[in-house]
Amino acid sequence: MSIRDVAAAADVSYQTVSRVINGHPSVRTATRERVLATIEELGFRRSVTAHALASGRSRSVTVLTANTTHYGYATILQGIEEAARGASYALGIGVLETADERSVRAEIRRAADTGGGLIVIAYDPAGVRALRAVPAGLPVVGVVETPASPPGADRPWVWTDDRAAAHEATRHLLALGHETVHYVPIPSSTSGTAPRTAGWRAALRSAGAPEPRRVQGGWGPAAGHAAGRRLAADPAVTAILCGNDDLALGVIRALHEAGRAVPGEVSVAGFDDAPGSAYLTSSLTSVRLDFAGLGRAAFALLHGVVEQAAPITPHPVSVPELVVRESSGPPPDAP
Amino acid sequence: MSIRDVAAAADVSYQTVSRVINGHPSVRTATRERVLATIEELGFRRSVTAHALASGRSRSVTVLTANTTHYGYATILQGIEEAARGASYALGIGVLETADERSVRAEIRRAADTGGGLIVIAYDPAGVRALRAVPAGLPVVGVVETPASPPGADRPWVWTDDRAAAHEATRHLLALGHETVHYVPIPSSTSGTAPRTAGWRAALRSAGAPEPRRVQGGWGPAAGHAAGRRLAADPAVTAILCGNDDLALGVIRALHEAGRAVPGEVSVAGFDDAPGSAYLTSSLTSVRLDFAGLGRAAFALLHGVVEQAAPITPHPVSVPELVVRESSGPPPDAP
DNA sequence: CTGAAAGCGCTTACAG
DNA sequence: CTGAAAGCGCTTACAG
Repeated sequence: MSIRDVAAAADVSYQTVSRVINGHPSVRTATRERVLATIEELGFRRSVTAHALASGRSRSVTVLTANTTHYGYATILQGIEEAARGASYALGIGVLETADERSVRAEIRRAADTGGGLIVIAYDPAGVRALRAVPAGLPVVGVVETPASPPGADRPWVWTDDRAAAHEATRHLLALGHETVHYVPIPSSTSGTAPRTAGWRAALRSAGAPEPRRVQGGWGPAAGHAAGRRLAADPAVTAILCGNDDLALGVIRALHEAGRAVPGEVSVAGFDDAPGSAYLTSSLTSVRLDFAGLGRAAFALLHGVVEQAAPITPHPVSVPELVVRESSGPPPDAP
Repeated sequence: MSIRDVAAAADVSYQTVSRVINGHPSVRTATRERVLATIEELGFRRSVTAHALASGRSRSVTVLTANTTHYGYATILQGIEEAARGASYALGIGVLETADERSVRAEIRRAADTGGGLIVIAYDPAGVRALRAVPAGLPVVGVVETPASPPGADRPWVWTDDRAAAHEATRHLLALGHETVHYVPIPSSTSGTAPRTAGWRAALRSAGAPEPRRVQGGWGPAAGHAAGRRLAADPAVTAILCGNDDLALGVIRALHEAGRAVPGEVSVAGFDDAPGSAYLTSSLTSVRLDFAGLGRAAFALLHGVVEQAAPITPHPVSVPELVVRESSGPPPDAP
């Protein structure tokens, strides 16, 4: 069924039907209502394909991401979907399987083929590379780590201030009396210093705490476990900050296996406040980041870019909040 | 840039370009190569929109699901994405916010508007309702719980045998010497008996174990925690099977708070084998389900339906595997 | 093996 | 306020 069928049934030309479904003002009220009634009656739905081809606009957004299952990524996706659905935008997903330049470009092409806007999650090398490689002219929004310097208005980016969050978590542990805080990082997205690392380091420095040797990190509990084993072997370690809650899970497990009590002997704090973290034994002190809000903000920004409505300002979306639970406490030798 | 530009540059008609990009056989090799070279040189990409409009086919699939972040859902999604990308299909997502009939139908319409196939994850009332409400003629594949009876060939469904999995997990606990096994269910998707519940019950029955009173379940750790508190209060409880690992997390936490040791006093087993489960303290005995494989199978089936190639047979995708870890052991009074 | 015509279902100026 | 024409970039028969 096409607008011609509707036109015939409503006894108008198909252009008038087009005007009605596009909310064009210059249609007599009586005509509009007749057409609307006919559309309802016939169950007509405009072909999004034909609309996209004829108009050159597509009301769709594709998310480019290296991962769809990790808590942060999945929740950003959820926020984007929510906002997209609210705006009647179709949502597509393209996964960046590797950070390889060729395959990243291939994924961008595939995403661009859909004709809609792009949201790139740039938390890892693949995402960072993708965000850089998007050709000019394509509407794109980046979900990024805290930038080192404020990005220009030509960079529609959103982020949560994870540098400040790492700073706060580190300060929390130091304030409990720990001499210093070890850090198990998530993989850095670029060659520079990751914001979480930077925040942790800054907090140590301003407290005059010595900066411990770097630890090898990762994304999941297995990496946390490996890091935890090494840290557990060092009796001087009394406080560990982890780049995410999955790492913290593995670290706590390793400490437990080594017979070191949490938080009695070692305090642990995570990052993200994943849904399970409050139910771990011991429940995990963590920094809550509003990933869903971040996703919604990313879509809102893209929507602004595409419809050229609002002026675009890159901005942090929310202030992360430290949630103190059982896993952090004073060091063993505290008074 | 269109096929006309390519045609002009290659000095052929645009129909010939169309033939070349569609792999039509009747093109002279020399012509084909010239056109291909021109396409490469100009960086031409066929408009998917125009292709879809003209051909009526769209090489895309939309996943309809009530959730995108829970481990099972997210991993199925990941499997579908992988397979779709491999087949050069675009992947869309539509979330069923409520199980309300009106909004479910609205989501189906939105998904159908894209012109591609549908995969519906029917693990919950919203998904089940959506799968039922898809109008005939639309290519659709269902990812379902183990069906009570084998579905007909007109129902392209995939599933893992979670009934057998629940049976096996229950038998494992009984074999350790427990008198019976309590079950904390995930919400059932329909009014009938859920397959996990059925498998658990069948195992109890065939072992002659008494069936305990039903426990209120849910999806997340909070629900597990609530259920766990109630179960912890009953000293007769020595073994608990949970409908997923998140529930188990909450249950273990509640047992811990009540001072009941796992597995010393109470054994706990989960379902899904989520990535963190092996790193919990105690590490969780769980049933591993191949959700990614399920997603890939769902896409393969849809691909078959859309291209009308393979004959469609609904089928279970893989055999779940029980992973025994620390959280399950003999009951306290065992010899 | 290759070209000319019609059409997919819309939108976008252009008339009136 | 409403209609007739051209076009978006392809595909699908139909000729030759």
